[in-house]
Amino acid sequence: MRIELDHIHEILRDRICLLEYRPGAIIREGELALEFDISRTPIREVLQRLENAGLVEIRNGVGTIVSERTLVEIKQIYQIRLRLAALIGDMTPNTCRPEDIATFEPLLERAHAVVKNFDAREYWHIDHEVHFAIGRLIGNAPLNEMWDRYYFQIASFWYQVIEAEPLDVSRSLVRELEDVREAMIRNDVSAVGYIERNYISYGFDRVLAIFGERPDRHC
Amino acid sequence: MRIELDHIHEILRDRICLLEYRPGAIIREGELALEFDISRTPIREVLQRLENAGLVEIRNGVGTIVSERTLVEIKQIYQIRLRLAALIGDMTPNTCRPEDIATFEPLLERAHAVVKNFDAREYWHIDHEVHFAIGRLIGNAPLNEMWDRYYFQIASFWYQVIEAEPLDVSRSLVRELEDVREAMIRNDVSAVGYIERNYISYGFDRVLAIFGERPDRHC
DNA sequence: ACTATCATAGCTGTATACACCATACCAGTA
DNA sequence: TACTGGTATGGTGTATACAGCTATGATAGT
Repeated sequence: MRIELDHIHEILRDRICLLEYRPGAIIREGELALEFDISRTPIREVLQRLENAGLVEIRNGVGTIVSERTLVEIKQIYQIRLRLAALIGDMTPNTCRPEDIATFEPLLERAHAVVKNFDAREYWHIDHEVHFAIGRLIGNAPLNEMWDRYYFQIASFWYQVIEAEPLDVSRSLVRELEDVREAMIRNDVSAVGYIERNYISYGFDRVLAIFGERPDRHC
Repeated sequence: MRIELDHIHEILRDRICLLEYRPGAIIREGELALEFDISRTPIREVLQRLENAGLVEIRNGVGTIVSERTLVEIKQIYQIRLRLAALIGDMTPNTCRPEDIATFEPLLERAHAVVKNFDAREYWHIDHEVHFAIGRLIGNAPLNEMWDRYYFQIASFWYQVIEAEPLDVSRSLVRELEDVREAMIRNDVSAVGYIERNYISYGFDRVLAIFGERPDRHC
């Protein structure tokens, strides 16, 4: 069964996010070519895209290595994400259409289910969809690109936090969904941006608490 | 004579910036392979990188097409660049080392020469070096990436302005260099960021005056 | 005269063989 | 024993043949 390149890209990206490929792990082109029943050439194209996205590093004669990030780099990405979120409302936002808002109902139900019965993978998929739903509100194309880029760069790191504190994190997701939905109903995209800013800040604190020294005030 | 891929990437990028490849023009892999005495495979890798950078679009069965941007897209990029510039000082800036400052002296001389004897290509190279010199002050890696990305996405558009109003633009470059140098001597990276913001704003106005409707107040 | 269809040329996309590079292991030596 | 150098192995990088896609122009039908 042949699948197209974009799909393979998504699959590998999610594997990195979900820590199926751990930072430092080596991915071999040949193995992937075998797995997806395709030659190495298109596999290489996908891996190069992942490299441009900052998720892996291709090393001649060695293989494709999943990026490892220092705490300093993680901090820098968080700091940028905080700023980007605050810009969402300013940069010619799209209006919140009813179908945009409607996507939140099922997500909220699923998030509640995750609180009761924690499932990291399910949490993850909900988080993805929230991310993309908010991306649809961003009318400024470059801002949207960056919003995506740094979300995925930080994803695998955040996933470790999920596993460490599942209950807190999933409760927080429910609140985030409720807050965002409410703001969207009022068609207040700026509010959505600031809500996101605050939840990113929350995530930043969590990361620092687990991996960093002291959770001093950032930004 | 073989040259490495990064170099080919730079060459093609500059050709796009300098309008040697005009927006909408078609680049053929085979021709480039012939020109650089290399097979199509590595050429394809370079073109894919340019596509990820948003400078070209690869279309199956047709070729690689230099991106054409609408005025709306150009505006969006300028709006983002304005915001990014303002962030330079906030995001853990590097200190201005003497050798950083020293790079400005020869640039200033060259800029003065361009005012007297206009040369679009020379203007362009100076602008490049100023851009990278400022990038070296940005301590935040993601911010630096975006700083680069959107500089190049807008470059070919800006080049048209250079050709339209060479004297004004090159005088402005001299002032920009003087202002930035002064701020760097004071080790005030925030000031450098805001100076850049203002010159980007100046460029934005120029673009709107030539291509847009009315130069209304942005941001 | 105009339209729709099809053949064709020329491009990109893919498969594959081979060259090159990095690493680990092992033998030889001080 | 510690260290150096050669070599085997297994990976990525490149060249190339071929498959598949797209735009174009010729041609036949209306």
